[in-house]
Amino acid sequence: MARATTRLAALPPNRCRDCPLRVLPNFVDLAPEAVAGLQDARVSVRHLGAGATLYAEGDASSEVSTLFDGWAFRYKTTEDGRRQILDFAVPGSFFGLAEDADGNWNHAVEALTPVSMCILSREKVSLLIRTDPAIAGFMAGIGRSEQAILYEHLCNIGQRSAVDAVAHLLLELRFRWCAHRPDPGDTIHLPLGQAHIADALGLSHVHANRVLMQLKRQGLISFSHQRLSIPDIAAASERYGYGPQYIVPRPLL
Amino acid sequence: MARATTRLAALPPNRCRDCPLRVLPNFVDLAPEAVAGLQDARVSVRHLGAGATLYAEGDASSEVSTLFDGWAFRYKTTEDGRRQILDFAVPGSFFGLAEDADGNWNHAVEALTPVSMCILSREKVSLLIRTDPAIAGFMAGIGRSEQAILYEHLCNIGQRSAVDAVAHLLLELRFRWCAHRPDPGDTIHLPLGQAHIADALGLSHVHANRVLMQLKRQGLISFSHQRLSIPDIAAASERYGYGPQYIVPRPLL
DNA sequence: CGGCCTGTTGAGCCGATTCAACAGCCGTGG
DNA sequence: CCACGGCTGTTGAATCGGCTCAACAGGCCG
Repeated sequence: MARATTRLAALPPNRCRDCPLRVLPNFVDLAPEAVAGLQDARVSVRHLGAGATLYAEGDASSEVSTLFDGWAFRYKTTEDGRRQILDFAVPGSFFGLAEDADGNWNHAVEALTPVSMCILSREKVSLLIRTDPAIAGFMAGIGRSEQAILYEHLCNIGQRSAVDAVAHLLLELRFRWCAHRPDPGDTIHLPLGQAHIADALGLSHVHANRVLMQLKRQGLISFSHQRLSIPDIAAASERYGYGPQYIVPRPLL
Repeated sequence: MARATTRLAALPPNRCRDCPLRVLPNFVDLAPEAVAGLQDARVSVRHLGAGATLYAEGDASSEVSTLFDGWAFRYKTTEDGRRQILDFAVPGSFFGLAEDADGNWNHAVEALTPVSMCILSREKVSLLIRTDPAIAGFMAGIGRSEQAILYEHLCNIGQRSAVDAVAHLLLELRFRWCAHRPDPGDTIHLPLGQAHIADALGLSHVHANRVLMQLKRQGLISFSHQRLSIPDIAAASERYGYGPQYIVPRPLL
């Protein structure tokens, strides 16, 4: 299923302490000693093409990892084969707090672009959690920041109209993506298809298309050919009732 | 809004190490030294009636707490005044990993029955997280177990039909409630109204009613007058595609 | 007794779905 | 080189699940 890598994802440095993500403002940073512990737990770097499965539902859970570059998404498949996208992952996202009762992955992760990941030994990270309060506290903080986003997704799917929900999702993704780079202006590259938006919000892909057309007609948000354009973010947030307060600075493992 | 307390919730013991929850099988337990640290962070016990607001959205976040007895639920209110129930809380549930960008509560919590809570100093717990890996690891574990439940709720709302979603929710609540007591037989007391089910699943309360009637007619699950009856859990799980693997033993703070 | 809250039922409507056809793009293979 | 199939996106038509509005029943409390 993994297509050939057309564009290479950036490679992380060999030493965690040189990680360029670590200095970005939306990440809470880790004490140098804790970074050294992490470095020790680090196993390898992995590079996968767009469409690749990073983790499958039910996989044995022998490693954890951090997304260094690229986009991915988490999803679950229901009994009848439908797909619910749970969240989108951006650089800095952590994969590993997701074991079910049998110790396996409770959801799957798939790459949207070529990605590079820093792989860590689950065993060593578990040990760090038990011995290094900085690391353990980070895990808690990661859980907390992801939870806030999940809460918002629940509101999106449960309570909002399809138009508002799509607008919220696109605004959220813009905020989260731009949190770790200088303001890129009106338009960003957002490597999703309409089917991803549909599956994230519980809509049919046909209806997701109609909603996107409607948003474009309303003039505040347009998304096509993987280009998300929001010329006036304040106006769009106002119009669709969006507020980004729930996005908190995340610990970067 | 808080009605008078008609039935008293049970009171926790003065010493955390004597906590009767701590010995129940679905809780991961804490080392005695860590329990001693918790004891030190403990401020008081609070007792509230059914309908009381434990925490309001936007409240300053100066304490954290554990639900010792009773039922409660977490919710968010959307811009247009609708309510999304995020999760239900049972004894052992933790309140406190929910700060928004301003450090305030990002959701509200309301009691369904009389409740008693063990209140802890946020400051002291934060310190414990930074110094005691056992406590910090517990926080991470709490986040992880709650996240698994949220994932399932997303699937419920996003992908499943109303009938399946209600069935899943009721089965989940039965599993979670019965995880910490001896098997109570076919019928349990579930202190929800139909409006709670509706708001948890993004349904109108009229439709929630019709779905409950339909479930009763199908003969496997019935819920009325706060009595949930599932005579044959295996058959109901099979019929509605439910599996409880995502419910993992939770750390009890 | 009357008010209020929860639950129940009917009627009509609307948002979203399904099914279907088609257009454009891209990569593959003849 | 063009022909083809596959994938994503677009649009129309018909259908349906769930919503809104509305009326009413029962229980509980003042």
